[in-house]
Amino acid sequence: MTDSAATPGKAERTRAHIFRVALELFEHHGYEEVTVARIAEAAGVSEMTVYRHYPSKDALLLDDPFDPLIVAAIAARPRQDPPLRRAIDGVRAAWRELPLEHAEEVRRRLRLAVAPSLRAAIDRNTAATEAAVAARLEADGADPAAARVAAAATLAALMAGLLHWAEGDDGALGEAVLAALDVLEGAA
Amino acid sequence: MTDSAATPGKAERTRAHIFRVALELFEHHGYEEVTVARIAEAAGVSEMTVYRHYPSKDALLLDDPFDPLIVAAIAARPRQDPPLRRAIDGVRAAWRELPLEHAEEVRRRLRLAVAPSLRAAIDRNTAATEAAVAARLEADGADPAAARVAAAATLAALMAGLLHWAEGDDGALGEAVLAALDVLEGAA
DNA sequence: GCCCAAAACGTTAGTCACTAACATTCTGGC
DNA sequence: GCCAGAATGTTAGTGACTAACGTTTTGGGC
Repeated sequence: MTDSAATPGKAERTRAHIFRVALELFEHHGYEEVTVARIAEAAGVSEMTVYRHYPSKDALLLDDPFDPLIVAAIAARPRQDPPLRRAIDGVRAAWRELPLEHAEEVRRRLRLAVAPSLRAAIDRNTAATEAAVAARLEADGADPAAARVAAAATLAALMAGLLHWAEGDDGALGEAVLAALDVLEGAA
Repeated sequence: MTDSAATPGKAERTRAHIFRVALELFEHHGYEEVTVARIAEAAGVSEMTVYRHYPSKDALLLDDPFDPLIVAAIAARPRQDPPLRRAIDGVRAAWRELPLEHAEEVRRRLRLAVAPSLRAAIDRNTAATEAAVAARLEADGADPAAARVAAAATLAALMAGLLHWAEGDDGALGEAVLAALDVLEGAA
């Protein structure tokens, strides 16, 4: 073998390469203008191969590794707290622990994601996290309906905060997220 | 003229006809299995005409006439209330005034809409309402970021309540919605 | 009833995301 | 160098959606 045990392997390398090429094309020409065929060509790969690594064009932009962190942070909150409280506090905690270099990648993607045509894709992506959060809350004894509502409302607030930040031109990303969660808490 | 002033006119009749035909096909065969070409054929109309009346296949299921009601109800809430409070109370008021025959149509559509493949379409549809609600709140003096978060969280809670109800098999739809809003209020 | 502009509709030809089936090349351990 | 299996390519297709342009239909004025 030419690689150590930690070496990515060809598939993983191809996947990462396609991702980098796609993100760059998106940033230069806009998401809509870049066809999958063009991504494939720029990556020196067939269109089919793109689809083998990413289930859809959206996934190239929204392949989000941070969702598990959120679920874990929520799970770490006191079980006796009501579901919405756990969700809010959990997201807050997860955000505080986000490494700065990851924040920069969030920034790049969000700038692209504000395109209205991507809104649905973002939400579909969020739906998976939402289901995971709701399942966690429910497993800890929360009422199923309340768990789903709490998960949906909290993640919606988070996304709204992120997107609003991305549409503006300045301000700290972290503060935007925390402010969004504060709004949610003002509901009583 | 052959119609009185209140008569729909041809375009409106065609639009309504396509809608009824489509909904019936969806209920019989499932959303995925029904192509737009098939809808057009069953409605005795060209595929192009379907697209002239509905911007997308999704819209045939999610063309929601209730969104303006929600916006209006929120606008009617006291302006001095914080945005999230206005949004919650507005949705609650709008729901209480929903005529029962409309509730039945909501029921039919939601049964279809629980299909995972439609989740993205639902969210895209919600996004339009969300923007309208946020614009309204902002126009009445709310902080832009807070307005967006309040709109997003409230509508997400509403949709979560509706979907959770639709996945179950019984229970009053109205109560499910009101319960969802109650969860949101428990955040303080 | 007739006329006519505008609205509504149809036809055609295309783009693009995405999928299935099958052939081909390449990788990595022996 | 060999070879099984992974990775990739090719081809051919489906279906949502759009643009351009021609045809029919509608409905108000005469």
